[in-house]
Amino acid sequence: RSVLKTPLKQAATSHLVLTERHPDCQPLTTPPKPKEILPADPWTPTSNLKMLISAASPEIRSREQRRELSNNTSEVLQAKHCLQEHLSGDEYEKSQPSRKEKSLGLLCHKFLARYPDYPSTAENNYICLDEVAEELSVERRRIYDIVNVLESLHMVSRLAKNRYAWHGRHNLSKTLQALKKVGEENKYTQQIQMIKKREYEHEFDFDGERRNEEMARSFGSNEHSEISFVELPGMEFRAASVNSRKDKSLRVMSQKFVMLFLVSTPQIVSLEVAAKILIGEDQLEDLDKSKFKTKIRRLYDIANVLSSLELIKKVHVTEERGRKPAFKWTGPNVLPNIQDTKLETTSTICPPPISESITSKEQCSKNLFSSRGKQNFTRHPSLIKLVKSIENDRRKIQSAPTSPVKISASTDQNLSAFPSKMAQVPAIAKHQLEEQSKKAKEIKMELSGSALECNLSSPEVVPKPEPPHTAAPSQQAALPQPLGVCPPSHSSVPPVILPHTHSGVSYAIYLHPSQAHTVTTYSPSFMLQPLPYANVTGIKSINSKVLNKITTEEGENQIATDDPTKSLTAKERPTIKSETSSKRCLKRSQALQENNLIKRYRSDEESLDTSLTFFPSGYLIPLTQCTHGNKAGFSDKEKTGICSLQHTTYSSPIGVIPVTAPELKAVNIPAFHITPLNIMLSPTSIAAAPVLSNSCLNSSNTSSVQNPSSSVLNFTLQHVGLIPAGVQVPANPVLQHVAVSSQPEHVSHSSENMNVQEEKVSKNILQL
DNA sequence: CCATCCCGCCATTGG
DNA sequence: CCAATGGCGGGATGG
Repeated sequence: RSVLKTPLKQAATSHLVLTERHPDCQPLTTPPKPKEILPADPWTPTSNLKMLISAASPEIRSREQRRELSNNTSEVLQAKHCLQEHLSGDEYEKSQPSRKEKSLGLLCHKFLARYPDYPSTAENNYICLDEVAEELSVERRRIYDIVNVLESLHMVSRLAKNRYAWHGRHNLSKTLQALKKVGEENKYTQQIQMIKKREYEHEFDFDGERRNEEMARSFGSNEHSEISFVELPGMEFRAASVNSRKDKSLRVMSQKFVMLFLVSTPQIVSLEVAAKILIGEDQLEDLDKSKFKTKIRRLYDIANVLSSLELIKKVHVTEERGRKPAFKWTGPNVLPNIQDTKLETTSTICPPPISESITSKEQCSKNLFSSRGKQNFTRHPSLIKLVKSIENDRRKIQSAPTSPVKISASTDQNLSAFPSKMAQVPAIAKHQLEEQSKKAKEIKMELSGSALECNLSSPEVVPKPEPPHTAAPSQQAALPQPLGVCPPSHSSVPPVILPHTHSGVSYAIYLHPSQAHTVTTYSPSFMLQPLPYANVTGIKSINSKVLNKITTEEGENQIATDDPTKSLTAKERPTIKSETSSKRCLKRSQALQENNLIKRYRSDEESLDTSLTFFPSGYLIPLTQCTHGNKAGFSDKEKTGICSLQHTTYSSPIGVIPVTAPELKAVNIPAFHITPLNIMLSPTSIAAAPVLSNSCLNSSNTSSVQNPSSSVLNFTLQHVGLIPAGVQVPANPVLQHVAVSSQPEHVSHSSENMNVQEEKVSKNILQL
């Protein structure tokens, strides 16, 4: 049967391709066509689709265009070549499909091309796997791969047997927020750190093995509760039937993978690290060759899909040891979900937001205090997790660790979910931006170079050669710097992260019992953790830049030097020069008023004092929480958390407590966050809020998505004059501008407050 | 040689 | 019980 199938398939495929290709190829072969713009632009994988689907909405079309321009060209190029040859040869049996043409990435593009990024609720948005498989002429198995990762992002949800519902990117920002949160709670940052550290330790060889094991045992392995599947409030589990299979690896793996990006500062994750972490958070360090290999294979699958979604892109991390494949997050940066007013209508029990600022603030403080005083564990997710794990532990004690137990406990928190509307905008805009970036590469390069010099370190990615000793001192030194240096921009994200607990995103985590045993290790682990990390951090910051550089395949550059410290630069760098400039213009004009705010904000961030003043020790986390895995938060810690992922030790009233970044964020941020918010938000935001909500009656999601874009447009228009012409405008200038203005980075720079305001303003405008 | 990752066997699921 | 799902890893492929 396979025989039959194959031929058919090929025929179909080649068919399409050929038709398409002819035209494109010509240009390629012939210099004339390819303008400077897209030197390589060959036919894109999507091109076929485009044509076929051309009927689709403009949105889709534009997206396609963008895509075409920007990326994935490289992959396809090859394919093209093959085809070309064949063509010339004859119509014989044109090319054998060539592996590339069958790649999951391409397939995924095709798949995605069939549905709009932001489907309207009215549409049919149903996906029939059979049909899709057939239409795309692929085996079903492949479709599952795609759908699974899409499902992990809640871009689709299973309805029934052959049925899936398409949600597009509506839930994306919420999902990412939730994932980020979970990732933080799981101390992924630390785990990454650990692995890296271990890695370099190996270099010394000595008996790294032994030591590693110890380490692992002491804290690394402590990994506790395994994450199972993160769900969003709105869409828990559709078909009851579907539910059971909730925790399957690809889905979960995909989520975890994404979490790694969201949690790490450079937002670059190497395959190796990802695999290690994803593998066994339990039994690590048993270099199970085959297992590792398999994991990597899966990761490639996932990465392909994520790449198609333009959430990540492949890069290489170069260390002294050589280059390693890695992926860089190119998706929307997850903003800290701020309490947004209009919440999603989504199910959860979210208290109606009265005045956002006030409400959120109160909640935050309430949580903190209450938990402290009362042991209101329930509130804090991590606590819940702990409890769960313990329970599981008991249950499981006897069961063999390996045996997968089906019993999963789920934790559910009811929190309000917010759609950060703005968040979505950036996402949208981002893609657009990406395109531009290519052109600007060169420029970029220059920038990056300079930027590099400015910032020194790129801590994150690679561990430095230096032994721990150095680390200690360096770390301390490092700390201060990051704080000062680290600008709000990039790092702002973290802060934003804010109060998980009350944060809008609600999610449910299903724990895997098998991992329960880990609990035991828990306490010890946290005690130990701080020290090692600190070392790492310090070292890194110093040498990191030298040590690693990241390169894009195209050789774009080393865009990402990872360093938390110079978040600002880092941010800017990636963006294209033109973008930047335009962006700035926009900012200025748009945000004149905001400027003050921004400044303040920044100053706050930079100068601890401010923040400190606001919330001194008051925000310490209660012991209970500490138990969970971390310690108290402090005034400074915010910064720390923001600037450096690593952990540091802080002194608290209680004594010296080791803090992990994630924790800090959770704790501190709220406070931090809150203060500014109140001040800034109240006026405008509140007033505006009602209006907005009304407009969005139908579906918050939909509205949120669309509104922003349109608002952005308006904005753009207004500022068109301001925007520098440097940027090339392919098809529609407007869009581009929009992209620029709405850029995530931009958003991130500004304080949340600002964002909110902006949004509102824009919305108002839109509303007429 | 090695990084990727296609392919499809075959165990699970769920209906 | 059978079809739908989806682990998993051999081995092909392109650089």
